[in-house]
Amino acid sequence: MPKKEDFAVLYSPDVEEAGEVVRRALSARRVLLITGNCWVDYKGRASSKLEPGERIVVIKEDGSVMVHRPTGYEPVNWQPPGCVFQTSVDGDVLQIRAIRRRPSESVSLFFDRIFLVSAQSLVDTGSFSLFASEEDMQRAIVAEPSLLEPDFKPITYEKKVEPGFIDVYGIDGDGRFVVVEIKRRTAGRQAALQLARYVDSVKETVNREVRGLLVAPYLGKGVQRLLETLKLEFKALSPKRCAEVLTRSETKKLADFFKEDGESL
Amino acid sequence: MPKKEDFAVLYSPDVEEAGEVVRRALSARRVLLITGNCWVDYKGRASSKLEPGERIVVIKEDGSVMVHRPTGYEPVNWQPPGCVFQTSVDGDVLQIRAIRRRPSESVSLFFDRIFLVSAQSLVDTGSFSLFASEEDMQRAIVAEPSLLEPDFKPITYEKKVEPGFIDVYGIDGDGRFVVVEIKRRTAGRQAALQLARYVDSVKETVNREVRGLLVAPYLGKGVQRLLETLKLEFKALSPKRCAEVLTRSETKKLADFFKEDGESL
DNA sequence: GAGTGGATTTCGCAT
DNA sequence: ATGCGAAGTCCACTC
Repeated sequence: MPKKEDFAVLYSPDVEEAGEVVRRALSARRVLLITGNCWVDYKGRASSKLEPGERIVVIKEDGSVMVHRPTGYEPVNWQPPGCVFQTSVDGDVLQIRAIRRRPSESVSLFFDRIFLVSAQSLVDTGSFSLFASEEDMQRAIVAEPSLLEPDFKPITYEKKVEPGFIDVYGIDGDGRFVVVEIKRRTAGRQAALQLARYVDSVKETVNREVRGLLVAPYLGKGVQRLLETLKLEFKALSPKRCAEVLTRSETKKLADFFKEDGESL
Repeated sequence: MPKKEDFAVLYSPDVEEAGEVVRRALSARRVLLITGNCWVDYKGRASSKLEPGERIVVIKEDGSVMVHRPTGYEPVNWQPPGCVFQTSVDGDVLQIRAIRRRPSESVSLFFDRIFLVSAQSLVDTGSFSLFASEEDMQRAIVAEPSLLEPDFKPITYEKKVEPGFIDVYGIDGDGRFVVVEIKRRTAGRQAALQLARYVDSVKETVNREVRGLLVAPYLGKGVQRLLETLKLEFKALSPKRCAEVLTRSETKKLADFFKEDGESL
């Protein structure tokens, strides 16, 4: 339970009272929740104007700001972490200005009615883990190359070539180089074209056959034909499958570790 | 001021009480704010696990969900609009499950302590306008082609060619075709390569000289050289300048409108 | 419904 | 600092 001095809630305060809570919360780096009638001006990389309406404003202890309408996943206005704030009460209007440098931009919030204002100190040390990202797929392929084909041997990953980075680079059972491009969801034209550029780039530097292998759970509509045109290949592989392999692989590694059988990679 | 029955706030309720507020708010499609100690499981396109900590949860009337840690712009877990909810109290734990189809995924929230729960009906009809997006730049160039060069004449915009869409397509003072690629911020390699593909694509269909013009506020580090290699050109143009031009243009349009001098485009 | 590309993208990582 | 690509991206739009 939060201590009394760490916790403030007011309903239907006048803007003066709300302003005090806001000011104290900002200087004490507490999380602020405000609901009320507000309008917003933004100037910076672009400009925007939000006409009055009832919204939710969240200001976090790291100086990030979100203005949420009653619907929609995304905030209508926001500011990333690192803002400095100016708070003022002008007549019946509470103004909160959030400013950041680099890029230079500011969001100004104006409230004429406030339903709820709350300041809290939240303690959050819990860890967050995400499974089945593209990076997981990459790691799974390096850990278990047979996911792609029987005799595939990875050489490097994140190999730098002119247009960018090759996800995984290896050699197949017949000694041909293989450029692997990984997508964690349906692979579109762009993925195929990107892979084509990588393959071309590698072909210019080595004097050996180079295959391009697109790895993704599915192919987009016209992409099959595009792959044929570009002489590229496709291997279906889902992030989920990779996550399973990784789990087994990690488990195995752990087992190996405890057997003191520490072979690396 | 919201009516009494549209507004509920409890601090430090037990999970039973909180559960009731949550249940009622979800069925009445109200906006829910919850702060407390919680943990989260997500399964769907990927999987994630968030260990216990003190967080802010926002559930909107359209069935979107955001779980915010005390820092960071982005929610650590979320669900886009359209979820259906299951609420239950199991011992001392309040569980809220948000499920959506297509893609099939679910987020499960578990609370064992609740600091604040609030349900509100928010009315928000205010309009939102954004200025100087990439689309604005496109419109500005079409409205005022001299932004690019004196005798440029736009022919079409969003012209479909094989790799995608050409932002603006026109003809210059010497009768050469011009393919224009617009970026609202520093243009990188990818923009240059994309433009190159478009130019190639157009060259295959017309029997005339084709120029490629990259329009952006700045060029990325190696991009100047890449442009030279690819025989492409660059024109510096800021979103801000476009916004100004647009404003003038809109103003002019308005003036024209009132003069009943309705020339289109 | 799938495909495509933008975003005040944000975020993280590498140079 | 800048650059580059991923993201459970989300979102709007076209086909």
